[in-house]
Amino acid sequence: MDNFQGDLTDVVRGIGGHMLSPEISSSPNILPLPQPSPSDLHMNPFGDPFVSMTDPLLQELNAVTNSSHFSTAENNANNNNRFLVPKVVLEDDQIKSQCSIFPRIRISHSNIIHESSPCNSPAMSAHVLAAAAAASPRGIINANTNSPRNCLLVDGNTFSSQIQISSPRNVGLKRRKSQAKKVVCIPAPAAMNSRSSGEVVPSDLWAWRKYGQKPIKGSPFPRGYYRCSSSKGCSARKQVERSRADPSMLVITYTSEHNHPWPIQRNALAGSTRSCSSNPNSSKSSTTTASHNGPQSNTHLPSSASAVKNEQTEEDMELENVEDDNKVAPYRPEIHDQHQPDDFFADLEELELEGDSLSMLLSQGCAGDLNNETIASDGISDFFGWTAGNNNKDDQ
DNA sequence: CGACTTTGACCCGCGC
DNA sequence: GCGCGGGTCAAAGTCG
Repeated sequence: MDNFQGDLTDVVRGIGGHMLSPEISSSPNILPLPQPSPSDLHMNPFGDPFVSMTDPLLQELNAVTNSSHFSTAENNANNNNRFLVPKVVLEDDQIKSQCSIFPRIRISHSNIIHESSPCNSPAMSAHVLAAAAAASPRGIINANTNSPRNCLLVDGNTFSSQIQISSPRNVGLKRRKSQAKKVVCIPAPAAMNSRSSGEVVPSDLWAWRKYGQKPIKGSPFPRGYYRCSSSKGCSARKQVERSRADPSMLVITYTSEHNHPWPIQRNALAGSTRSCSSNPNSSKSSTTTASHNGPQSNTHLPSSASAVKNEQTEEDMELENVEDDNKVAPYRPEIHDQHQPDDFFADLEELELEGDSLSMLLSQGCAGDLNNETIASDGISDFFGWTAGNNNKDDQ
């Protein structure tokens, strides 16, 4: 059995001790999760992964679930959109948690997390949302923002709106049935991220290497197959495809577990430097890894506000002038990876101010029905670090 | 040179 | 057992 590391499965695991109900724990699709230790829950997200194997996202989520700013809410089972009350509700397992960082997260009885108010930590909130969604017994997270200010902008990308994560049990995947899977549906910034194949490839903190692509019956969009390249022996995989129901949505399916610690430094990841050529439209440029793993990259979250803002300005301009040409809001390792979370948050706030217009442009409603099986997230796309096509656009 | 993407072929699970 | 469709492999080519 693989070591539990990373991705949404990690999220589940990390939260598992707090959130997973017996029902979930016993699910054949979800591996039993060890109870996280207190140190795991509170360590620096970028602390020594060997000290704590907990995924930073999980830690954030754990922080959320333990924060005093949240309290159990009632009557939320049917709310699909906004919750103005800064509380987190985990009804299925009667978990009452609080978070000072993500005062708007809510997990409903149906396992839907709603986000409706400005968050001090956009990026991390998205992390948390995703994590929470993954951890949610039925795996649904829905984070909505109805205000431009709620559009979280990170590194030129919108980080807002809706997140839905489905649990493995709802996934239609039949093969490799013994594998735990998590499905995430996020808005695909097609105009920004489309590759030559039309595929949009989000990235996360792990390094991923594409090993295949297949046309999927019934869908005009191909499915890309990625495996973790952070460690040779890692069995973690993910599939990326556009939703056939809503091409603007990107469906990411995470499979298996990382068997290695959460990468501290991006440049330590295998093969992460393949980034786009000077031509942002280059079909060769790509993906998840590349975006994070520039030569200078470290793994830390973004915090260089000025740099980000500059980038955003460029992005904004480009967005206005270019559509559907493989443009991608680049993940900028030099920006994302150099700073401490605190700085990151502060910078993000600045970022938000400057990024409102872009956020408006980029934010997409995922309001469409996702059958409670997928995750819709504007913001998470940023979190995952959209990279396809132009992750190194700044190289131009 | 190493790591990446692309892509056709092969493998495997499932339904008929 | 066969066919379909999804998932993986691996060679070839690209890029920094």
